[in-house]
Amino acid sequence: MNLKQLSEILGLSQTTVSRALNGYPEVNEDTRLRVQAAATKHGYRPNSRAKGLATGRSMVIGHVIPSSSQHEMVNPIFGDFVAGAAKKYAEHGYDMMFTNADDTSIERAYRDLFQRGAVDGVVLQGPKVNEPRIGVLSRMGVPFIVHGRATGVDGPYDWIDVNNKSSFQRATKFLIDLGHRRIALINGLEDMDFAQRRRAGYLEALHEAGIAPDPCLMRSAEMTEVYGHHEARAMIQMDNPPTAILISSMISAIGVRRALNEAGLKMGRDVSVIAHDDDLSYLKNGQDVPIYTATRSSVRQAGEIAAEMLIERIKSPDGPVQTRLLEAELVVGGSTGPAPDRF
Amino acid sequence: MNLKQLSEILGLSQTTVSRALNGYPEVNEDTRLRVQAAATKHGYRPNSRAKGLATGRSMVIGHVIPSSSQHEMVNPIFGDFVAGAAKKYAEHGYDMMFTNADDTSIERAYRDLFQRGAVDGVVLQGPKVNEPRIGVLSRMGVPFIVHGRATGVDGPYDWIDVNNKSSFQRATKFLIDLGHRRIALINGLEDMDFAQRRRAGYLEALHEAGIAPDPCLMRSAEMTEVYGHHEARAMIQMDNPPTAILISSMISAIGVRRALNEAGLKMGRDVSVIAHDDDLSYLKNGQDVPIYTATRSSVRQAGEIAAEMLIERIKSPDGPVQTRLLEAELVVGGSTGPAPDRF
DNA sequence: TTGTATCTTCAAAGCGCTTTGGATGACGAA
DNA sequence: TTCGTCATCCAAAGCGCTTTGAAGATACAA
Repeated sequence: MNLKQLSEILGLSQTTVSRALNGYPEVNEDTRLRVQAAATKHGYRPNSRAKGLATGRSMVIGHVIPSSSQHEMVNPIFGDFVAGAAKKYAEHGYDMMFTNADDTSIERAYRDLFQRGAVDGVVLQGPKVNEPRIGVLSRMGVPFIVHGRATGVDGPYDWIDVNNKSSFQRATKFLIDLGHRRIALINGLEDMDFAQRRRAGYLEALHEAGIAPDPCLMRSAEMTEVYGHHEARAMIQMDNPPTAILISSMISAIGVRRALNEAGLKMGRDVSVIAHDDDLSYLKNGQDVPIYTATRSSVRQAGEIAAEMLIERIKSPDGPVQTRLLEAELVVGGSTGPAPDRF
Repeated sequence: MNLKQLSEILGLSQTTVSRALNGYPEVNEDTRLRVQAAATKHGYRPNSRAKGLATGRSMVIGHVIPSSSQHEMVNPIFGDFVAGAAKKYAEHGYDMMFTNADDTSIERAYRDLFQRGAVDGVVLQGPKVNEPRIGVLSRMGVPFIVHGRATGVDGPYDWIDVNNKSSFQRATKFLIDLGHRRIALINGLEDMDFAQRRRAGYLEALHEAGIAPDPCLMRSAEMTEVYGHHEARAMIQMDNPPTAILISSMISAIGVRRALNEAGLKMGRDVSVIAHDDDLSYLKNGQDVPIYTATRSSVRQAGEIAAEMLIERIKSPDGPVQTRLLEAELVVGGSTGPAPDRF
């Protein structure tokens, strides 16, 4: 059923039917009701490609999934972020499109998506330090929003981010106040902007307390469970092991706990642990009592906000730059305690 | 840059340029090269909406993300499945579109997606027992593939699934052979088809061994970490606790381990545990030595296969029904051992 | 009665592409 | 010379929608 058929059934022109359905004022209310009834009855859905061609808008927002050859993995926060965004997209009548691209062709994938007219705007996830994609998108004139920020990229762009630095600074200070001096950082890949910021916060807190950072206590990699386990086990076996560990992800924190358990150490007593908690729906940090002391910030909520900001940008391409800095909450759970006296 | 402009630059007709770019034979090779060079130089990308309108195909495949009001969660396997599918879509020139729909409007969302001409086919994830969407899609004539199957739905349809029954039967038998008699099942929501099948496999193995199933040992809910923890803790405290636990998800298995640790029990010695492992990239079951004894089947690979099967279906809508049953591998790790003598 | 304003509807152009059905010219065969 | 055959290329129609510009109908004022 297309517009032409529907208008023939109704004995009206396509113009009138189209206007009736799209809420234009210059159509009689009786006519409008008749048209709407017929549309519902016959299950008419305007063809979105034709509509897009005619209006110049696609009502689709694009995301690019990087499929790196080195580490073929989907970030677990991906699902929650997308779910949050999708909800808002749906509310505003947008669909969401994904394209897969390998590491070498990500820029081209964004350019493609937009220049083909497939999307009205894009979301840029996981920005790296000096992220080149931001410049590319700016120059192209695509409406876009960055989930995160990119140190070293100047020029205005819309972003939403968690205050990674302050939350890790605060978490580190929390451990220092508990008497910890040897505090480890199990961080994400350090070319990722968020990881840089978290490390900066960590270092700053150490600096304020007059503690010299120990490079042996700072690790950086893709934040899997196995990685958390591996690094924690290695650190426990050091001559001068850390009494506290800061971890950039709940997933890796699970690995850390596994390593501690294997070594017969108790979290919160022998070793204190603070994790960053993205508040993933399938991986809540405990129910009533938090398992981990954690810096918490809902990535699903970030997805919702990002979606709304992007839609706003699409509506007014020349509007003021929008930025949004979310503060993570420090949730105190059972994984932290005073530093054990072992000196 | 559109086709018209490009053809004017080249001094050719739109027809010829279009044909040159799309590999039709009736165009001189020299001309084709000239056209291709100009297209690259000017960064010409055919507008996908226009192309779609003209060809009647959208080169997009649709997925629907359910956002239930009760349990607002994204299945963690979602990300990996999608990553696998996206890779194959990209190889075949397809994009992937997501629509969000709440529980009450999922059927309408699928209908919409297709009738609007937004997609050429859809993937149906997480089928329930008697899944009504399958009938809807069949009647609409959309090419689709089901990830999973639906007991109670007859009529042919394409699907790819893991042999849930046989893998859980085998895992249960493995535990029985180790001397376990009280074996618990921490399962997914039982209106989900996969959960039904897993339970069937579990029950059959018990039956074969002449063990009467105990309803107290069978739990069912959304498979979060917290759920695993909660159920395991409750079971441990029973008068006659299980000596082994079968868990439908790695995520919940983490919660189970947490509960065991809290109770001072050692996995594999005091309580044996087998989990189903979807081989998620961020949550591998250990590195060299598996953490858990597990029934393993890569959901990313399932995504890849599903994508290829769907594309095949789109190519030949009247081709034979395709089904694919993957056998899960039983990986033996450190979480299982002989039943403790406590009788 | 005529002119003007308002309401309602319509025909047709246009969005950017593919594809049908020729047109043109070159070339060799009859 | 004339015709058929290729090899190339093109004009124009059509995909299903929105939107411009206009027209018919009605009502009201002059």
